[in-house]
Amino acid sequence: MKNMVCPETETVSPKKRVIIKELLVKGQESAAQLKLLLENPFGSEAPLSSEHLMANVLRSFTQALSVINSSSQPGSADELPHRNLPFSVQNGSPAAGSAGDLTSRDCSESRRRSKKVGRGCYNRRRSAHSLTKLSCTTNDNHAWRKYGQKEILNSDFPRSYFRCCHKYDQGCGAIKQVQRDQENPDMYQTTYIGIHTCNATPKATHSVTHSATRDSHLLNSDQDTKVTNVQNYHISSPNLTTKPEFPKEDTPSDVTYHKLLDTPDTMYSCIDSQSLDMDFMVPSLHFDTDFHFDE
DNA sequence: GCTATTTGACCATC
DNA sequence: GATGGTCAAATAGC
Repeated sequence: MKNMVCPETETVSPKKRVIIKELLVKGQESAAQLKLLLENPFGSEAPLSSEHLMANVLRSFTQALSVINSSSQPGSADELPHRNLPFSVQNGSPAAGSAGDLTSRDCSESRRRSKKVGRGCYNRRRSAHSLTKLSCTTNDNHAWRKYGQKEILNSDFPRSYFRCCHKYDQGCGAIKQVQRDQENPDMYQTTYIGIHTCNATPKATHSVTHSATRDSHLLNSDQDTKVTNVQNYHISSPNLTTKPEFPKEDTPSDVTYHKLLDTPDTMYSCIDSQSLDMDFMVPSLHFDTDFHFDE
C-alpha cells in the first residue's frame, strides 16, 4: 500500500479523488474491523463476519483501483466502475484483455469470412494487471473454459489457458493461466489476468457450463456450503484434491476437478498488482497459497 | 445435438 | 527466429 499513489492518481479529477479517498477509507475501516475480529474472534462484537469484512475490503480497494485506472483511459467517465460495464472500461488496462478481447471478437467476424485473415489481431496481456498464486489447487470457484495449452520452454509441464465462461454472454475478460510448479509438481502456479466483470457469483457457476455440470458433484455437493471464509485457504495437503493426477496432461483440463477453496473472486482478480500490499490489508492472516504480484 | 476440451496453426512480441 | 498467447476445427463426452 506504500505505493498506493499511482501516477494516474495525479491526473484524476477532484471528483474522482474524493471517490477514491472514500473507497480507501472504507476499505481501511473494514480491514481494521477484520483485524479486530481475527485478533479476538470470540470476544469481538463486530457486526459482520470475517468473510463479509474481507469482501468489503477487497471491494473497496478494487473499486478504488478501478477508478484510478479508468482515469488513464481516454474518454473514461467520471463515475464509479460498474460490475456490468464492458471489460475494457472497468479493467482500465487496454492490454488486460479489453483491447484484445474486443478486437478478437471483431476479428472473429472477419475470421468467418476468411480463416487466414484476421488472426493475431489480439494483444498480448503482458502488461495487464496480473496476480500469480502458488497453490496446491487451481480451483477458485469460478467457471473457466480452457481455450489452449502450450508447452513452455524450460518447463516440464505445459501451461493451460483458461478464460471466464462468461466471456461472450457478459463480456467478462478474466483469464487465467495454470501451470504445474517446476520444483513441486503438486503445486500449481496460477496467474490471473484481468478481472471478472461477469455477474455470475462463484457458487452459481456450476450451472453455467457443461464442464461444470459434469464436475458439479465434486464442486457443489458439500464444499460450497462449507467453505466461505479465509480459514479455508489452509489446505494442509495436496491430497485434498479429489483428482490427484491428470492422466492425459500435466495441468488440469478443468479446475473443477479440485476441491474448492472458495476464494473470493476479487481476491485474485481485482487487484492492482502494482499497488497492493496484502499485509496492510490483513496483517494477521496467513495463507497457504503464495501470492506474488507481477509487475 | 450441444457443449467443452484438445491440439495444431497463426500471429504478436521480444 | 524463438517463444508465448490465442484461435478454431476436430474430437470427445453427455
